[in-house]
Amino acid sequence: MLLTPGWEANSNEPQYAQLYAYLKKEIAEGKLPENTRLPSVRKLADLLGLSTTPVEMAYQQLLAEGFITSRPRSGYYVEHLPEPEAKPLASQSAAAAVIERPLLRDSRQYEYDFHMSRNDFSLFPYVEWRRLYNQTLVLEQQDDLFFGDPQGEPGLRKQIARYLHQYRGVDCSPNQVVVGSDQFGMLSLLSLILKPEYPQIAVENPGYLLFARTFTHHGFEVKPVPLEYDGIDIGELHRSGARLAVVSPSHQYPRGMIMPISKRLQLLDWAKTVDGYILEDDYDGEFRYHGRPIPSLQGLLPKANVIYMGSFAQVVAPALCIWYMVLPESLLDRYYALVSETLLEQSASRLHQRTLETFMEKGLLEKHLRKMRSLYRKKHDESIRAVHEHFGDRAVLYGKDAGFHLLLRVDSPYTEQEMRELAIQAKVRISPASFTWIQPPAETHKEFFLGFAGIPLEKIEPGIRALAAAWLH
Amino acid sequence: MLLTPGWEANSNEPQYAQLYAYLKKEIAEGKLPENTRLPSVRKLADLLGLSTTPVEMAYQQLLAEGFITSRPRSGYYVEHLPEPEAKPLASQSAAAAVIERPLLRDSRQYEYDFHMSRNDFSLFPYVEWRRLYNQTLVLEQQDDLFFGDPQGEPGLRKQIARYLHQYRGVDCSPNQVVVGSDQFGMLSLLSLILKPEYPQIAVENPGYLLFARTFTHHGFEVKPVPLEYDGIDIGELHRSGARLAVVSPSHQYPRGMIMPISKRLQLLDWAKTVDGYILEDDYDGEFRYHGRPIPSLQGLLPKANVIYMGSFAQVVAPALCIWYMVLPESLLDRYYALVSETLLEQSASRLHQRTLETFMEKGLLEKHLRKMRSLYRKKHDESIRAVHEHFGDRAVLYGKDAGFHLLLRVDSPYTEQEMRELAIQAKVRISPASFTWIQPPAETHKEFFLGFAGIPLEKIEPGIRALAAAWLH
DNA sequence: ATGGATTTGTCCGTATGTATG
DNA sequence: TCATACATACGGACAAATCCA
Repeated sequence: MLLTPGWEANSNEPQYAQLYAYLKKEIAEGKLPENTRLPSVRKLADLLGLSTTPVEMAYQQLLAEGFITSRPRSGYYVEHLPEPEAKPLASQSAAAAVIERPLLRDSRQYEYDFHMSRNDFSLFPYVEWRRLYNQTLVLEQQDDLFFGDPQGEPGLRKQIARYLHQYRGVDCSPNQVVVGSDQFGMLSLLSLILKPEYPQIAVENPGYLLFARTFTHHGFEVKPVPLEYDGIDIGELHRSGARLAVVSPSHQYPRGMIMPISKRLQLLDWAKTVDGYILEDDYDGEFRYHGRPIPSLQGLLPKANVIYMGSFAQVVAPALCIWYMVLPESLLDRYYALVSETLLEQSASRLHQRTLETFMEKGLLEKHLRKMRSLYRKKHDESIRAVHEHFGDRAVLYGKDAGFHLLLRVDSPYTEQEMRELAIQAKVRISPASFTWIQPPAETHKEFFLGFAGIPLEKIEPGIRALAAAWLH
Repeated sequence: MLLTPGWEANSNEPQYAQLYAYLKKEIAEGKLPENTRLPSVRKLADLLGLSTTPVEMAYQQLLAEGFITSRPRSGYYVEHLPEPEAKPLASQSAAAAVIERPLLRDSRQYEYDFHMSRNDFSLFPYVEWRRLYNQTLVLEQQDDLFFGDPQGEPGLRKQIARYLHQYRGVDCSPNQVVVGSDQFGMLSLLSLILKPEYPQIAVENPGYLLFARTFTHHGFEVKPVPLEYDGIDIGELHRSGARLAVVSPSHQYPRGMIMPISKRLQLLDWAKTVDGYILEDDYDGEFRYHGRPIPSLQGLLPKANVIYMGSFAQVVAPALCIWYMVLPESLLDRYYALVSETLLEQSASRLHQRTLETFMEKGLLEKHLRKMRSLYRKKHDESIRAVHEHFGDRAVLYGKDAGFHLLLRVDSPYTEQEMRELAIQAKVRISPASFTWIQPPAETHKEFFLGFAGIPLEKIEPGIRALAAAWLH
């Protein structure tokens, strides 16, 4: 059996490995049937002109994987394999059939990119961040390479609590802050905590689809609640029967309205009444361009039934993958129970957490935030100016003075689909807002997201001019 | 009303902010009731000895937050606030009641730390990693700061596919590889994909509790299936009725057995028969100390119904937070559907992904892995030697030759609880294995995890000597 | 049936070429 | 450049199983 030529030739592979592979194949293909006794180590070594070691190593490996058994001082015997000939073992070099993944990101080349959630990284503090990261990753602090606090680094949570208090009026202690790497993960956590007691959740319609979709997938019954001019319809919210609600009070997505204080109090009152919770989505709360930031809903009343959620994606960079939420004290017990039951580990890199902590501690975040706000304000103002100049009274803008996009309602003779194609022809990247409806109304307007954060300042005016030329007639 | 003294004194706060805060407080406390007309901008500015600008800014801010409304050419009027006196607004400096979190990590000081899943970072390639990270984070590659591919960076996925093929015998293309930041997140993803069709899941008993617990929380019915001497009981698996199973074939957790090839084939056959999936947990597959690594179950047969899961936590460091799984092609459609429906973003830092990609590309991972394997082998061998020396025939070791821990079964006159306390008194950190039972059997042995990876080599022998002295009599 | 010779798995010390630092 | 470490391969030693006169 073993004198098959050719297996000794390629000498870059060690002998024992070649012998192992050969025997494995013979057994798998049934050429060496069950209970066959293999030649003894010495015999085979002699036969092959080798020492016993490589033969022994090959046998040991087959033994570890269960192809053969050893009866000491008797011999090695082939094990029983179920249905050997029906199932050839996979060749190591089998070429996997290539399945093409669907196109998830639009990678076409545009001259003017008004995509709604792009960032401008020209002002990113590269030097400082590299320096702080390098200071974090040193031999003397080996522990930072290990698993950290599942809730997030204590020092970072302290900084976040301080920052949120100062910039967003959030009222919390560091042990209410939970750090994570992404929104999906945090929502999964929340789902596991809340689902048993709160199987329904109300969302704004129109609103950020991620919430509706993610909670649906987690088994919640999602109740779309219509917006009024000043935010979610509290009456409808009561009638929905839900005891959970996701809202974006500081700058509603997508329509950009600020929820007035009276409605905020009604909303908090609703949560108390139904003994439920509000999930406050504060994705762009720091970015308000005229006047001070709108303080968060969370800090409006003490012990409010609010879960506050935010991230450093916009303030620093998405690639850090650091998100946070602030849990009300009434949910902490359930959170800790989940952590210990599921052996949950922190998902945001400890190195980045520690780097960010120092970054904040040294006041660099405030400094960077000021620069970014100023840059985005310029782009915001220029966008509005350019729309007025080129669209005149053929367009209305919603959601001004904050965030990273404007909502542009256009009076155009074309359909939305036609407008999309015309924009592409004009090399302008811009998304319609129609997809933000969970339940579309009978009549929709032609509305588009004009994202101004990612596009260079000097391209705003020509981009909008190109859009107006394409759409108006 | 406005001549309240004291509000002008502290001049580090801008005037408009002071005015805004003062008016907000007055309104919230009901001292300025609904529909009260505020003084006009000019009047108030005169009264306070200010220009109109700060007054107007304060009014604009109150307006934006909905405390007041503007009637053009008439004046600003206080809005209706529900139940004002019943709910005082939260003081900005309210001291939140401090809820103590439960002690999740044992932080006592031990002389000998045999905790099962610690790492040794003395050989971490600090210099190389810093260098590669710094090369990744540069102005010229701004895009790396933005959101990346939700599935993981294509370059990294390519490297992972290559690496898994070479080191673990995994047979896949890069588009079957899904990157994530943590195990919980990946399991959440899988749960959403699989739960509708596969509401039950079988787990090894004893086994890694994380799986049982996490899937239970995600609404699965978890079926514990007993182990045989060579791995999960296939007959019981059939009888469980489940069509999903989590197994660790290369090095079972916690008992360390290697699933032999015949059982592997039976297991794959089971998956085909019930048209289900095996989740292969390969948490330490790279670390085999004598002989070659055991190839993965995933690559044993072409197109096997196996989801393979691994991470860089052990090979590089947990703090990177980079995990991966390899999906069978039959699940790719469902995965992509979920990604686009829930607007899923990648949770592992793009900067770390890119750094790791280069790290692998340059062959540094292989190099580092060799070093780590060698280091851990020394500790592994020394642990076995020391146990033989100090325990003699009073202890048996399971799960040798691989991974990061040994299972130590001790013949001791003490109960498990007494042994735990004796270990602590001897300044030894060691965990019992009893908690790995999902359903504990009638009779359990006194078994402990002897984690050897994290403890310094020279502390192994004295640590085990101390243990033997404490436990034996 | 038996005792000695042989065969066998297993263990161990050593040598060599290559890669590493 | 040189010293070291490592994977691989070699040959021998031991004791138990097997075989045979």
